[in-house]
Order: sequence, then structure tokens, then C-alpha cells
Amino acid sequence: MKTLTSGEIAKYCDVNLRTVIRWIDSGRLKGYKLPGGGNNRVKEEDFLAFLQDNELPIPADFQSKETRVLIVDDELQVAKAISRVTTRAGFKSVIATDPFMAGALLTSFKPQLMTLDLSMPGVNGYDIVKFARHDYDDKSLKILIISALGEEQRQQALDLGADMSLPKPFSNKELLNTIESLLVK
Amino acid sequence: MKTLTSGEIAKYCDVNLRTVIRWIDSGRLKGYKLPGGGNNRVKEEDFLAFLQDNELPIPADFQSKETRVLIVDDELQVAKAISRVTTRAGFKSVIATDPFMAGALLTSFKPQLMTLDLSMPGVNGYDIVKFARHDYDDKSLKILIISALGEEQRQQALDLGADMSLPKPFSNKELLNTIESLLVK
DNA sequence: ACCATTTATGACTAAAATGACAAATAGGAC
DNA sequence: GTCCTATTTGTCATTTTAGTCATAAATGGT
Repeated sequence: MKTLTSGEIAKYCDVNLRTVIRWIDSGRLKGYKLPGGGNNRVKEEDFLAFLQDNELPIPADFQSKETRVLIVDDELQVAKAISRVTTRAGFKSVIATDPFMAGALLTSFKPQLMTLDLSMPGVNGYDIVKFARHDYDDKSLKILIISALGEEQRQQALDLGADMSLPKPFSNKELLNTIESLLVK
Repeated sequence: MKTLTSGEIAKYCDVNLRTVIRWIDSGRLKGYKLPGGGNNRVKEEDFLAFLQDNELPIPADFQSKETRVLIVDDELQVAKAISRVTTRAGFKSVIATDPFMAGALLTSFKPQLMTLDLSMPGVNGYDIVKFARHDYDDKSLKILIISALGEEQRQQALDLGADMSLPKPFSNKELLNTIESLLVK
């Protein structure tokens, strides 16, 4: 859990330290005091809530950083190829070559986009889509199906909640266009 | 009885180690010194009391009282049998029947104990142990291998970082004893 | 016994809290 | 616009608390 000092907040808000302390004392900004002699600390989440409530500009440090992409493909070559494209496009990319890693990275890395190979041995890609849509809390996650399987199978994944599908093989340009169309905000 | 070092407390409170030592020296935070050269230890209960007394935020690790158990087994019957035992013993139990769920639940449910079936089709249990020990941040996670495979395979998992192993089939009593021995604080 | 990591300590520097007071700002009334 | 007033914010000096650094010691693991 990250916390901020009154001085840090003063810099972020471009106000005097004295003012921040008064905000905290008056309860406008939620904080707590260290045992020592009462130095203030504010939880990052409370600070962000404070900024939002008062419609203050959000400092760059707290802007949601780079867009994250999780690449799920058991063929490392393919995964790396995708990763090159996404990384070059400015996304932070992580590769999962087995379903366990995929699950672990989905809930810890929290990507905005997941590319998913449907035809992984021993894995049911449909179940992954189902999980992401039913048991996973970030509904804004974009799922891009990448598969050598036929149109029918890819459509089935879309029906389950995937956002788009791309047949293998694909060109880098196709891939990039598809991803960027999914990630427009 | 679980104890904390000054460094751990520093991290939990997001404060410098030096400051924690001063809190202890001044008596604000109750602790005791090891015989060696005076390294500090603080009882978990004293730390929690300290947090409460000073209205400090309680770290996530100390939030939920209940101990969480993740059961990874593709055979739902077996998983449910384990779940019955752990639930009855007072643990909060969750079942993952495929590796993707297992990964997702490990990093979101954040169990203190994971039971792991080595012989799941299409999944390499060893990779899961490796992931948990190398790429997962909670090193205090206990891993209990449950497998019908031979002693040798189970030993291999232990070598990779699992904490204990139990051959299939097992009695409820064996299971419970093993789990509780892993979770003693 | 050895090593890497963590912790303790003192001295010092940096940062924060506080009160009193000055300056700036916002909103009304004219 | 000007004047007035209430509220908020900034400044300053001082005291207290927290962080940094270097070094020595202890701890944990192999």
C-alpha cells in the first residue's frame, strides 16, 4: 500500500505544505497520523479520491501508465512475434506460454488487452474467454482471438465474449490495426 | 505465535526502518529484543494493537482473518473432498479444476496454502511450483503436492520448492494433519 | 564455517508540524 | 468598477519527527 506525505501532496497539488496540513486537519483530505509526533500520511487511493471529488488535475505520476498487453500463446515464436509488434507500438507486453501463467498474469498484470491462441494443446481457449467474462472483474478487458482454426471456431469464441478474432497467419499490419482499433479510448 | 521484524513493520507502515526502531525504543510500539545483539521482534498481536491504537491503516496481509486454501485438481470429486475437509477445518476454500483458473485464483484469491495435483492432463505441475517460487511474490505460500504419482515425482516437486507431499489416496485425517502442520504460525 | 541479507546505531540532514501573522482570493453590496 | 468582509492560502521562525548514510553487528541459509 503506497502512501504519501503532506509534502509530496503539496508538490503534486502545487500548494503550500501548510495548506495540505490544513486540508487534512479539516477532514477535507482523508489521512492519518504517524505515532511519533503526528506526521501525516495519506493513502494513495484517498488522495486520488480527493483529487476527483474536488475536480483537481491528476498529476502525471498517477495517470494510468502505459497500456498493457498479455499475449497467450504456447508457441513462443508466435508470441514473440506479437510481442515485437505490440512493444514497438508502445504497449507493455507480457507473454504467457501456458494456461497457468496466463491466468496468473491476467489477474496480476491486469492487461487492457489479451491476445489468445485458441488452439493450445491441453487448454480450452473457450474456457478462458468464459472465465474472463464471468469470473473476472475487469469487464473492459479486450480479448483478441488469434487462431489457425476455422471461421466457425473463432465465431464461437466471439459469441462467448471475445472482442475480435484474427486468423493465423496474419501480417504485422493486420495485427497492429486490429489491436489499435480495440484499444481506442 | 507469529512475530515481525523491524524491517517488515517498516514496509507495512511505509516508513523508514530507523523510524520503526525509534518507535520501539520509545515504547510506543511494544517489542522485545533477541539475545544476540538486540535485534527487535514484535508480536503480531502487539503490532495490530499498535495499528489500532494509532489509527493506522491495517495492511492487506492482516485484513482477513480467515486462512485461504486454493485446491488445484482437475478431478472435481477429489477437489470437493479436499474442500470439505478444509472448509470444515475453518479455512476458506476455493477450487480450480484447470490450470488457467489455478493461476488466476492464485494471484487474486492469494491463498496461504495451495494443494496441487501433479497429474493433471495437459498441465505440468512442476511448472506451477516453479512459477510460484520464482515469479510469484508471496514466498510464504505453502504448497502441498497431492498426487498418485510415485515417491520420486513427488520428491521432484519438493525439490522445486513445494512444502510437502501426500500420496493419493489419502485419508481425511492425514490430509487435515498435513495441512494444519503447514499452516501453524 | 561461510556468505548474503537484514538490522542496529550514532551523527547528521531533510522534512514536517505548529502558531502567529500577512497576503491573496471570492462573493456581495453598492 | 470599488469597498467591505469572510475565508482560504502563503510566509516565517521554531521545534519535533523522519530519513539518510556509513559502519558494525546479527541473522538466515547453505
